[in-house]
Amino acid sequence: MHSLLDKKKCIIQSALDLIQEHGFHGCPVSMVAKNAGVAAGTIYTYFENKDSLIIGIYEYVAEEIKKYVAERDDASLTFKDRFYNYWKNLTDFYELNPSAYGFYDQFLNSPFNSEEIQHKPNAWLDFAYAFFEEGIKLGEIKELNPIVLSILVNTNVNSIVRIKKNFKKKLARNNMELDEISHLIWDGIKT
Amino acid sequence: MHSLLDKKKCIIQSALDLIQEHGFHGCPVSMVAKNAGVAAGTIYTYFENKDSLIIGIYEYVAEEIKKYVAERDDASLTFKDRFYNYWKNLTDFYELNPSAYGFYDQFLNSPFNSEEIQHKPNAWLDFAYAFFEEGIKLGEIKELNPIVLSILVNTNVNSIVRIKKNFKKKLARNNMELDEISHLIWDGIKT
DNA sequence: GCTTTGTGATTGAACGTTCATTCAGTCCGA
DNA sequence: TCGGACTGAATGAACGTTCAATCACAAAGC
Repeated sequence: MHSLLDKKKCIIQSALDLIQEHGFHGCPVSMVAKNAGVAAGTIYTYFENKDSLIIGIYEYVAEEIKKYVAERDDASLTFKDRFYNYWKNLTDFYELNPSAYGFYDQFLNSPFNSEEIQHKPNAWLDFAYAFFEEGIKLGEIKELNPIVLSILVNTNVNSIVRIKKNFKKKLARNNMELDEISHLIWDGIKT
Repeated sequence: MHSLLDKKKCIIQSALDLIQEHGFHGCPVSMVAKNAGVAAGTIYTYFENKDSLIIGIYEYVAEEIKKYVAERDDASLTFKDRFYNYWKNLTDFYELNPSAYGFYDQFLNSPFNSEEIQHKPNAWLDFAYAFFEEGIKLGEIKELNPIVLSILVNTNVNSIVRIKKNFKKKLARNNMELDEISHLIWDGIKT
């Protein structure tokens, strides 16, 4: 029971690292297996095929993001503070888990992210949706569609993390500019 | 001379359509060739290999976006109007050229978009950079790094186009919400 | 306590397919 | 007649997937 879940996680983690470095197609099943310390065939005990391995990773990552952000949310704060917290936690998560970030960012814009996947319930998106819906109910943010809001905010966090990653040296001194973006978005959505 | 360029364009266009529909790896060279009405080998007259075909497409798309947006810019307007124009034109371009959009969005987050590519001069990014730099010089937008500004704005346009595409039915009545985003960003960056 | 049997995970070589790339031969315009 | 573009069958490497064999271990039987 226990080691089975461990092994599945191990396979996912191994694929995650390879995909972040080489992209979906720079990571053959054989390499994932080697990296995870199992035989190629073993992967097919846990996943039907390579595609469902990738979907599995996506669901795993979404779950991890949600856990990280949700458990650091504090409903007793003002919604403004909760928003900044959300922003910071999401950023932190990506920076602590670069391979999760690399995977997620690629996945969202890939053809794996089919309509079917998009309309499946998803731990992280559901959380984000509920979060912004609450903000609206509390009367603290504008009555925009919560789906639009969550995509908007998540996209901007993503792109800031990407900027930090790609322009590390050039922007070292003025990361402040990037933090400005969160104020910009908050000012835009608050009532 | 003439038909050579035509053929190259034709190959690029053919690959563009296939990639948008099936992703980078759902488009074998043989299929690109068939779609373009040439033999597989011919592609290697114009591109060294498949990777450089993809880089070639990227450069082509960047050039097309720049052309579209640049030739509709009007320096005699207020910078605010120019900003809204920029926003609208970029959105229009993507909607008129869904396969360019599909390709570009995938490419940006793929491992093809290496550090090397990012630091190569690029018609579209250079234009966007110069555009926002001018806004700063005119004192109409905040003194943020123009690179950050252009990535920020382009990312948000991208994600709005994606929302429109994916949630066409659900949001049909209230596309207004999406237009709100441009005001939100403008209010955030203006001085 | 020891052996047998059953179950299901694990292995990795082998298979068949797909695909990028090559190249000998052909075509065509100058 | 020459030179470069073009063709598309051939090549061979890479890869996802399968499966017969092996292993680990627990339950059953003695």
